[in-house]
Amino acid sequence: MTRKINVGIKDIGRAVGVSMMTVSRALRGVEGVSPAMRAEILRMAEVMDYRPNRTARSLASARSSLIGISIPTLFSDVFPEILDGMRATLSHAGFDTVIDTTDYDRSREAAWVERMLDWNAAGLVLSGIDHAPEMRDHLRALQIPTLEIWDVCDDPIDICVGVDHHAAGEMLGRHLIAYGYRRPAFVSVPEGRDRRADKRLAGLRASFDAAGVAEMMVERVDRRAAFVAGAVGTEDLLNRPGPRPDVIAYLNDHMAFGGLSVCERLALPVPQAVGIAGFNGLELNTVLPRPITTVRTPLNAMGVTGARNLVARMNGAVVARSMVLPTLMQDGDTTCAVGASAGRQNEQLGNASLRHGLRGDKRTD
Amino acid sequence: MTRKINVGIKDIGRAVGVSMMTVSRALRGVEGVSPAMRAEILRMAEVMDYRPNRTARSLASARSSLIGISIPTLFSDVFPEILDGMRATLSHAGFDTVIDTTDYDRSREAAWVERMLDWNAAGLVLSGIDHAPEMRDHLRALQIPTLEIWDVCDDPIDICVGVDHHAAGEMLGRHLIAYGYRRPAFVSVPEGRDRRADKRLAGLRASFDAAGVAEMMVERVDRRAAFVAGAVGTEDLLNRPGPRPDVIAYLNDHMAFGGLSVCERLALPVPQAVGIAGFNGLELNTVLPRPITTVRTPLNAMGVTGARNLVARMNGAVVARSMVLPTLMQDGDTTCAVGASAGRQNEQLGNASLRHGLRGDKRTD
DNA sequence: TTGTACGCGTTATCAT
DNA sequence: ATGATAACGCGTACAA
Repeated sequence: MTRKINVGIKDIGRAVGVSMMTVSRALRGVEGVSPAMRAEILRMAEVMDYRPNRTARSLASARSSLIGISIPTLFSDVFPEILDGMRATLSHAGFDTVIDTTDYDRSREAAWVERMLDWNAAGLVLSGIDHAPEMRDHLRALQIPTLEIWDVCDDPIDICVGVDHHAAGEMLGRHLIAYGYRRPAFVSVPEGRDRRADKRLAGLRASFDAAGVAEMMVERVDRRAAFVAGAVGTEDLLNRPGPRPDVIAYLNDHMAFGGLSVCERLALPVPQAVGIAGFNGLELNTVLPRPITTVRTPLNAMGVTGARNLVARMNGAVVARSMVLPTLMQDGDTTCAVGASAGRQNEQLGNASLRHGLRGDKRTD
Repeated sequence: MTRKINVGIKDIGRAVGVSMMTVSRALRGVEGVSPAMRAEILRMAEVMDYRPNRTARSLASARSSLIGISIPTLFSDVFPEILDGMRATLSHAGFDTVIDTTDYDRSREAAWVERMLDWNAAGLVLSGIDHAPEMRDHLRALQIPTLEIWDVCDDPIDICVGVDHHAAGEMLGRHLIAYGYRRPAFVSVPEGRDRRADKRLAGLRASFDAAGVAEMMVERVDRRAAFVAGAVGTEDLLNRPGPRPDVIAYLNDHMAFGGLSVCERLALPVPQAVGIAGFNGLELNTVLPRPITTVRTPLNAMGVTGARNLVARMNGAVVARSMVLPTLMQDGDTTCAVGASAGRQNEQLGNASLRHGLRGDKRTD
C-alpha cells in the first residue's frame, strides 16, 4: 500500500476512453485491437510515460521475464565469456538475467534455483551437467526450460550445449604423445570441484594409457587466483622426489601461464626440459611472449548458441536436446618433439600434420 | 491463470485451521502470533513444502528482494572482485542480484535501470558516478536506495563507496617523479569510455605538471582483452617518432603486463630503459616473473563495505553518503631510480622511503 | 492473538 | 473489436 506513483493500464484506459483490457492487448501487441485504437493507445502510453509493472504482470500471467543463470565463479575467463555470448540474445528477447555464483557448491545452486522458481523464472541456465539429483528431478517435473551449458551428456535436464571435455583431454593426450612426451603430469583443483577438469584429466589419462603410459602425476591446488594456483602447483610438482615430468598439462591457460613463469624462474627450459599445455585458448595467449599449447574452446559461440536454443525452447520450438561444439588443438611454443627419438618424431609429425592437421586444426567431433 | 501447482498461504491456513493472515504473520516472523501457533504453522509449511510466491509478495508489498547491479564489463578483474565482495552480504540479507553489463554505455544503463524499477527493485548498485542525468534525477526523485561504487563524489545519487582515482593518479605520479622519470606516457582506452581511467590520468598529469613536466604521451587502444590492448598500445607508442617515453603507466595491471611483455620481446630493458606501472594490484602480480609497480585498490573490501552500507540504508539506517577507501602505492620491479642523477635519486629515495613510506605503504587519504 | 475485507496492477475468460 | 469480471497470492488496515 504505497502512494500511487506510476501510471497504470487503468489510467491509460481512462485517458483514451477504453477499458483496461483493450489497453493491455494493445500494449502487448496481441490480436484483437483495431490499428487506429492501438496507435492511439501507444501514443498515450508514451505521453503518460507508462511503465509496466512486471511484478503484477508476472503474478497475473504466472510467468516472468526473468532468466536465472548459475555459474561457479566469475574469476575465470570461461564464464564471463559465455555470459557475454548469451547477453545480446537474451536481452533482445526481452529477458532480465539474475546471476548467481555458486562457488562449485551444488547445494547452493539447488537452493538458488528454488528461489528462481519462486520468481516464476521463464528459464534457467546452469553450468555443467552435474547437479543435485533432487533439483534435476524437480526441474524435470516442472518442465521449466533449462539450459545446461559448457558440458554435455545424452540425458540433460532439458537441453544442453557444450563441448566434450573427455574427448578434448584425449585429443591433447594424443598430441603430447605424438611429440614423444612420456612422463605426463596434470595440475588441477581439488578433485570433484570442477567436473569438467576431471573429465579432461580422464581423457588425457585414457590417451596415455592407450600409449602404454599408465603413470600420471596429478597435483591439486586450492587457490582462487588461477595464475597463483598454477605457479604453486608447479612448484610442488617439481619439488617431488622421483623423476621429473616431461610435460605438464593444466586445467586452463591461466594456470599454465603461472606454471610457465615458475619454469622460467627455475631456469627450466620450456619446451625442451618440460612441455606446458593449457586449456581454453584465451586471448591472453595471443600476447604472451610465447604462446601456450592449448585446446581452444568456442566459449562465446557456446553462449550465443545456448541462448538461442533456450529462447527457441521457451517459445515452444523443438530444439536439439544435446549440442556438442568442436574444440581445436592449438599448438604453441611450449611443446615440441622430444625424447631420444626427437628427430624421428619430427618426421612423423610432419606426416601426422598432413593427415590430421596437427598444427592448429585438429578437432574433436 | 495456470493450474495451481504450489501450495499457498491459504492452503496452509486451511490445513492448520487458521486464517491466511495468521499464516502470513507466522511465516514472515512478525509479531502477533502465539509461539505454539507459529511452530505449528512452520511445521506444516515444511511438511507441505510451501514456497512463497515472490511475485505476489512483491506486488502486495510494493517492494521486492531484487537488487539490480550494473557493471560495465565482466572482462576485468575489477568488477568480478567487487561483485564477489558484495555477494555474501547481499545473499545473507535475502536479496537476489540481477546483473547487467553495460559495456560503458550510459543509455543502456539508464534503460536497464528503468526495467529494474519496473520490478520494484529494493535497491540498485551502479558502477562509478557518471550516469545519464535523467536517470540520476529519476532515482533521486524516487528515493530508491542506490549505491554508486568504485568512484566517489560529494554529491552521489544516494550513497557511494569508492576510491579517489585522481588522488591515486597523483600518488603514482609523485612516485615516478621521485624516481627521476621525466618522459611519461599513459596507455588507456578511448577517452570518455572509462571515467575512472580518465581521472587517474588527470591525477598523473597534475603531478607531472607540478614537477614541470607538461608533456605526456597518451596512447588509446580499443581492444577488449586487456593484455592485448596493453601490448598493442605499447607497440604503437614505441613506434612513434620523437623521443621515447622513459616510463609508461597503464589503465590496469593486465594492460601493464601486456606492455611489459612487448618490452621484453623488443629487448627493451625494464625498468632501466623504460619503467612500467599498472593499477589495481591484482593477484596476478604475485606470480609474475617480476612484480609490476602498481597502485593497490581495495576492491573486495569495497564490495563488502558497499553492500553493508546499502543493506543498512535499505533498512532505514543512516549511513555515510560518501565513503572514500584508501589506495596503496606498491613498488615493484618495473620501476627504479633513473636519469643522470640516478645515484642521487636513490639516496633521496632512501630518505623519502622513511618519510612517506615509498615502498609499499604510501597511501591516499 | 486472530480474523475480515480489500487492494496491489495485470492478464484470462467469457461475454457482447 | 471491445468490455465486465474474476482471478493471481500475498500484505495492509482495521476490527474483534
